Amino acid sequence: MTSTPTLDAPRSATKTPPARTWTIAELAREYNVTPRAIRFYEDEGLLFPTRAGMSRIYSQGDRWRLGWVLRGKRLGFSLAEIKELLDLYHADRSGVQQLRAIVRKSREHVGELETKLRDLRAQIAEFREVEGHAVQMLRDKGVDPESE
Amino acid sequence: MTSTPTLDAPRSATKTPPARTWTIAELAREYNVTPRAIRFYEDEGLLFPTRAGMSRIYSQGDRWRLGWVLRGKRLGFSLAEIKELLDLYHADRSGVQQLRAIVRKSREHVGELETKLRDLRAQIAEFREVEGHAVQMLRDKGVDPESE
DNA sequence: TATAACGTTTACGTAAACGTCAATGCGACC
DNA sequence: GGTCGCATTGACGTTTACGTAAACGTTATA
Repeated sequence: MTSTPTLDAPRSATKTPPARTWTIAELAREYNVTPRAIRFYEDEGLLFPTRAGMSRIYSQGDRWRLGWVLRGKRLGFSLAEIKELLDLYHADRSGVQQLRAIVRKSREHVGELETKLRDLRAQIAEFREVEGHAVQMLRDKGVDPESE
Repeated sequence: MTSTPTLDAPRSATKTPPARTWTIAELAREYNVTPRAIRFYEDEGLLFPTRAGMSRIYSQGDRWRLGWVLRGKRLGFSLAEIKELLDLYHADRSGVQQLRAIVRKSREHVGELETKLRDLRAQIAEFREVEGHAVQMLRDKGVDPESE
C-alpha cells in the first residue's frame, strides 16, 4: 500500500502535495466495477494509468476519467462514443480546423443530450403519474400507501 | 371521457371508426429501425401485433409501445428493463400487494431516472463549456466561429 | 403466367462489454 | 521458506441485440 519509507519527497523544498494514487482494486471498490472492467477500458484507450513494476497506478486524473466513462455509460453511450467524447474533451486546440471540429462535435453532442433530456423528463412524468395513480387507488381502498 | 353527442360527425351508421393499422415496414421506416429489430422486440415480449394471415398488423397501441421501447433504449435501458417497465405500466392494479409493488418500482425507477437527469445536466454543462472555450479561442484568432 | 415486391420462419453470425478461468509474479507475513 | 493476497497476462466463454442469408408464401402488376 503506502510503500517503503525510503526517500520521501522533500516537503520543505517543494510545494507539491504527496499526489495520491490508487490501485485497481481501490478504484474498483469505489466505483463499484470489477478490475476486469477497468483493464478493459484501458485496452479500449479510455484510461492510461502508469505502472509500478507490473501493477497499474491510477492518478487523480485517471480516477476522474473513470468516473466520466461510467457516467457516459449510465447515459447510454457506447465505449467508442465515450472515447470520442473524452478525446474531444482533451483534444488539440492549436489549429483553426481543430477548433472548428471541436465546436461542431460539441454542438452535435449537446443536441443528442438534449434529446435524451426530453426523453428523460417524459419518462419521469409518466412514472410519477403511474405512482400517483397507484397511491390514490390504495387510499381509495383505505390503505396507507407508505406503510410496510 | 365517454360520449359527447354534440355536433360531431354523424355516428348514425353502424360502423366503428376506421382504426388505422401499420405494416412492419411502415413502422420500421417511421421509427428508423429494421423489421428484424421489430420482430426481435416481439420475440422478447415487448410487442404483440395481431396477424392478417401470416403478416403482422400493428395497431395504434403497438405503435405507441414501439416508440416507448426506443425511447427506453435511448436512455440506456436494456430490453429486459424496458419490458419490466412496460409491464409495470400496464400491470394488474386489482390487489393491494400489486399496487404496493407498482408504487415501489415506480419510485425506484424515478430515482434511477433522476440520477440520469443529474448526469445529463452535468454533461450538457461540460460540453457547452468545451464549445464556449473553442469559440472564444477562434475569436481570439480573429476567426468567425459560425462561418464555414 | 411470371416475376417483383413484400411478408414469413429458421438458423447461424457478429460486435460490444465484459466474466471467468488458468498460469504466473511478487512483496508481505509467520 | 512456505503460503497469503493481490497483481498481471492470455485465452476462451457469455449475454445482449440484433444482422444476414436461405428458403419459402402471398399479392400486385406487367
